[in-house]
Amino acid sequence: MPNKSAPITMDAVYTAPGYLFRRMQQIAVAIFMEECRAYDLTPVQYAALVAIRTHPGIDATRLSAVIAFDRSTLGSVIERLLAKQLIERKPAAEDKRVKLLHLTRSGAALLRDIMPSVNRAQVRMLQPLKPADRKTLLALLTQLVDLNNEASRVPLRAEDALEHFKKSG
Amino acid sequence: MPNKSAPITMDAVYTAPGYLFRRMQQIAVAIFMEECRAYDLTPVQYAALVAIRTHPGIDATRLSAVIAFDRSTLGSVIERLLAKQLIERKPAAEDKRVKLLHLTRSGAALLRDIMPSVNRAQVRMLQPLKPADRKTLLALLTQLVDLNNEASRVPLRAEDALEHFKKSG
DNA sequence: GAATGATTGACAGCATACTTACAAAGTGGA
DNA sequence: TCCACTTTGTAAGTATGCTGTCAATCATTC
Repeated sequence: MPNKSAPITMDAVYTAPGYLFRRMQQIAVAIFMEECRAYDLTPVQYAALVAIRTHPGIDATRLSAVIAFDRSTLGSVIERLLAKQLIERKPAAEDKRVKLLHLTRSGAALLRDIMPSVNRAQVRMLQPLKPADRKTLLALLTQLVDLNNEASRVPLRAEDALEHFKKSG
Repeated sequence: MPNKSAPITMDAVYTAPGYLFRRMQQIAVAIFMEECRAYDLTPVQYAALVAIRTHPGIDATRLSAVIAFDRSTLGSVIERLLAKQLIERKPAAEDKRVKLLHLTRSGAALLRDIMPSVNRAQVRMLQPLKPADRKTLLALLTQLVDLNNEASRVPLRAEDALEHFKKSG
């Protein structure tokens, strides 16, 4: 006989890819924050620091493209990194609009120190899966993110797209 | 010779599971919003509506457990759904603290109407993958989210955990 | 070299997503 | 019954993540 008290289930939500992606992101952030608590750094702030270390003297707009991060939001992220004195911002000589970003000494040190915690967090996220499954999941996700790049509002423009930014082209 | 101008790459970010999860969530939301633009409904609001339809008369705290959604955040989500007159909130007779949630007629209608768009969005998210790979990814993600449930700040407490909420226990 | 259009950073506004704190209301035990 | 504890909703505060708009600046084109 039909169960009248619960004719509809939550399956439409629980089995939807979108729900699983949101949930996984939620879990990933929680694990990152737990492992990196001592450093008071968020996942996004970490990504920004790595990008600035990789591209010293990058400006905010290009930085947003390198970490696929909205330009508006990035403003406040940069402000927080400035307030914590992990980066510094200097006006560019050639273009009065842009402000160039560099790691401070303490920013570079923090980035070095936090790496073990970050790595632990990344390992923990996939820990419950069998090693072979971890590889499979990462491969499929990498592929999917890449193929869906243009679908996002802030497509990733990796290093290739920054050639004109490099003076030593 | 070593490339002194870019000694460090972004690989530490791009290949990290956490980055891929964030990116995929970003893409999933963008696709959802694009497909559902006509209905002015966010992914979270959609999930909340489905949960309220599945559990008529649920309260905010239990709702947050059913969709693994932070209790504080849920407050503002409910307010927006109330403002759009998609749900209504009535004080419970037995417990003066709780407020029971129900879909309005227009909320139920919206939920019916939006389903095709939601389904299109879910399909689009995985579209770039081969059909077999879609199944594999979904299976692994489901498994991982389930096994990592307790790692998140707001673990999912699905229907099973709501037995005491049902009067017809 | 002046008009035009694009780029850059800043800001306002909306919507998650989390933390802590708190008051009101309920529950159980001494 | 009174007290401790919990539960519920709410609020304040921080941090993404997006939409717009805007002024200043630069690059281009005529």
